[in-house]
Formats: sequence, structure tokens, C-alpha cells
Amino acid sequence: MRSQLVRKSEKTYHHGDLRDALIKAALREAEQGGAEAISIKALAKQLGVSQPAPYRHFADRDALLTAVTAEAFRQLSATFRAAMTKSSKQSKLSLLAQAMLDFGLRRNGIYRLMFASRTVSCAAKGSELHEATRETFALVIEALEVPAVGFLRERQALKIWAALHGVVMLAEQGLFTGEAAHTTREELVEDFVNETKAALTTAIKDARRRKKAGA
Amino acid sequence: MRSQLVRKSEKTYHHGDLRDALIKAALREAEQGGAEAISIKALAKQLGVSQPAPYRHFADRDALLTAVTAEAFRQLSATFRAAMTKSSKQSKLSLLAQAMLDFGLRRNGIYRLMFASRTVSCAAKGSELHEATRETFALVIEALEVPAVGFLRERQALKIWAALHGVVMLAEQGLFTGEAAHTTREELVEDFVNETKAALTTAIKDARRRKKAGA
DNA sequence: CGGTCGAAGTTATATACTATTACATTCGCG
DNA sequence: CGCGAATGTAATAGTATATAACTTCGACCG
Repeated sequence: MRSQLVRKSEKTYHHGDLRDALIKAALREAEQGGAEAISIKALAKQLGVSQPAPYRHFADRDALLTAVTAEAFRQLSATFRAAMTKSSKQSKLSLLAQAMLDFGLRRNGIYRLMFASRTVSCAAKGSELHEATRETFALVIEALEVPAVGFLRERQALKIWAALHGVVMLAEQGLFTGEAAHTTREELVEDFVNETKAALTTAIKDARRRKKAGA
Repeated sequence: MRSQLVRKSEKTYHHGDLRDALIKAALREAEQGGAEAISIKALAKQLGVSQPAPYRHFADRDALLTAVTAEAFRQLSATFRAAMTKSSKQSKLSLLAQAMLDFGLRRNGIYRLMFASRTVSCAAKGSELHEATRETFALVIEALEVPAVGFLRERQALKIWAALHGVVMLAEQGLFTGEAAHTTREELVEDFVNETKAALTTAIKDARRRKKAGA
């Protein structure tokens, strides 16, 4: 009964897709309890394989966590893309920002896993995880909806990214329920979004002015 | 030899100050590896007591982590106070912001522990940890150097707090070494500080104008 | 076809950590 | 001085990571 749900066929010696199944199951576990909720042993049992089987696919627990984090970033990217393409009166940046906040709060265990930083910062340049985070950040840049204006665009993307991340973290800690309950997370996010827009438009004007003066 | 460094007297049955020693030693461990580096067993060995001894002072590992986190927040508060009282041409807010960034990067394992959020968000209203975080946040409000202007002050404090936290997290992940290496963390922090100041002064002007109109 | 090699899985086991229970020692207070 | 609470110890159960040695299965090659 259990193996029907879990394995492709009834009683195969080989699981067939264990690596992928592990990542998906681990994501499910992390959804609630974060990285600490991911246990190799528990996952193996859940998937109907012996306890050391996962080690055929991941060198150690950290390797699994890294793969899970990469998958989570890809899911965040997908969420961003979905939010930005949905037709709306709101700007792409605003939509992305809301999607970020929503993802961070709804899937807070996973979000915490993603930004546990020990994992992310150790990601090598060409690694799966590194690519996944790069892509997510690229979407933030895209959301700014400005043509190439030198490194200023990257800078504004970094700023809004940092701000959004900060809001999510504080929200998770319940900082909006205490002395500052009257300020909602959404308000704060919208504030940051508007400041970013303002900074961008003035920067673009500046650039045009300089161009004209130079010509 | 070891117990000389570790215990108050040579060979006492009672350690004399185990609770405090545990917190300090745990902080030392977390300095590098974050919360995961804190092991009850290892700490006990380090301090020259038996392995279950710590359980006389903390119900479980989580309770120790909570106490360590509270201590870390008190240290952050002390750092803020020191930074703000040092005479300088810079504003209090700027000094606090720099201190935050510095603390987050230099003591990054501890910083991560502090904002692991599962710990913080579970802190009861009157708990040691809750008080410690409240005090830290109060210093952020103080750094704004504005008189009471309703809840607007709390809101600006929340904003700068979130932004600073975001920058620290991203910095720890090495996001400033990749595609955006030209933007320094310090620049970003200063940006956020200036935006906060600007928002505050216009808000204060607005308030005065309204007052005048009302009178 | 049949053999063999490597990938993927299994059982058994070593090691490390958390936590509990029952017992021992010491401190401090009446 | 003696007794109880606080603090420490020894022994042990339970759970997790990880490795080693063996087994099964499928794919490819002669």
C-alpha cells in the first residue's frame, strides 16, 4: 500500500527515481520545520528504501540540503515569473515584491532553509545552487523594467532584494505583531518598492541630462 | 591544567557557575559555525563537567540556544550604545547602521543564530529573549533622533531595521562579490540611512504643517 | 545469448548527540 | 548539626549520520 504511492512499481529492488524523490520529500518536510526537519533516515523510511540508500545519491546531509535549496530557488523564480506575467495594473516590481513576501510567509520553513546562508555562500561558481540563485536575482533586475543603465540597475536590484528579505525575516519573527502592529508588512514592502521606483526615475533623468550635456 | 582555565577552583564537585559558563562557551562555538556548532556534549567536556550536567540548567538544547540568543542581543545592544555615544560627525543612525553591518559580518555565526527566527518568534512576551530584542529595537528608534511623532517613528525604525538586516544577510551570502561587486555593502547601508533621514524630515515637516493648519 | 561490470540498494555496524533515570555530593539555612 | 534543595555523576535508552561489505539488477559487449 505504501510503496504504491511512493515507488513507481510494486516491488522493484531499484527505486528508479530516488534522487528526485528525496529532494521533493525533503522539500515537503522543510515546509514546516525548516532545514532541521530534514532527516535522511526519516526520508528513507517514507520512500520505502533502506536508511543508507540516500547516500548513493548524496555524499552527506549537506549535499541533500544544497540540492533542496537549489530546487527551492527555482520554485521561487517560477513564482516570480508567474506573478510578473499576470496582467495587472500594478508594476512588475510591485508584483514581484508581493510574491516574495507571500512566498516567504506561506512557505516559511523553506524560505529559512534557502537563506540559511551557510549553504548558499558555500556554493561554487558553476554549481546548480549558484545558477539557481543567479537566475532568481536576474528576475529582480528584470522587474525593475529599466533599460541598461550601467551598474545602477544592479545596485537598485540589490537594494530592493535586501529590503524585501529583511521585511520577510522580521515578519517571520512576529515583529509586526508587537509595538508596530499598525504598520503592515504590505505597507512596508510597498514603501520600499516606491522608493526604488523613485530612485530609478531620477537616476535615469540624471543619465539623460548628462548625456545631453556631453553631446 | 584544563580545569584551571575552566573551573573556578581546582577540583570542586560543583562548578559554581556552570549556567553562565555554558552560555559563554556556546557563544564562542557559535561564533564560527552558528547554532549547529553548539553541542551540549562538547560544551560539557570543554568545561570539565559530565555530559548531562548542563541539563540541570537548561531543559533542553533549545533552552540553551534561547539563552545564548538573548545574550547575543544584549551584546548587540551594547555595541549599538557604544557606537552611538562615540563622538563623531556622523549621525547616530549612521553609526548604528555601520555597527550593525560590522556585527553581522564579523560575528556572522552568532548573527545567524540570533535571527534563526524559530527561536526568536517563539519567545514569550515577558521572556528574557523577548526583552533583549525589545531593547535592541528601542535603540534603533533612539538612533532616529526624532521626538515622538506618533507611530511614524516605529515605522521608520522597522524599515531601516529590515533593510539593514537584509543587507547583512545578502553580504553573508557573498552577493556583493558576484555581479554587483562595484556596489559595496557600506554604500548600500548609507543609502538606506539617507532615505530614512529624508523620509523622517519630510514627515516632520508635514506634521508641523498640519498642526499649523489645524491651529 | 550469456557473462560481467557498474549503479543502486541492503544489512550490519561504528560513532555522535540528546535526553532521562537513579544515585552521589555539596551548599546553605534553620 | 543536620536536612533538604541544588548541582553533579554514572548508566543507559533512543535517534541520527555515516561507512563497510555484501546483493541485486540492468545494460552493454563480445
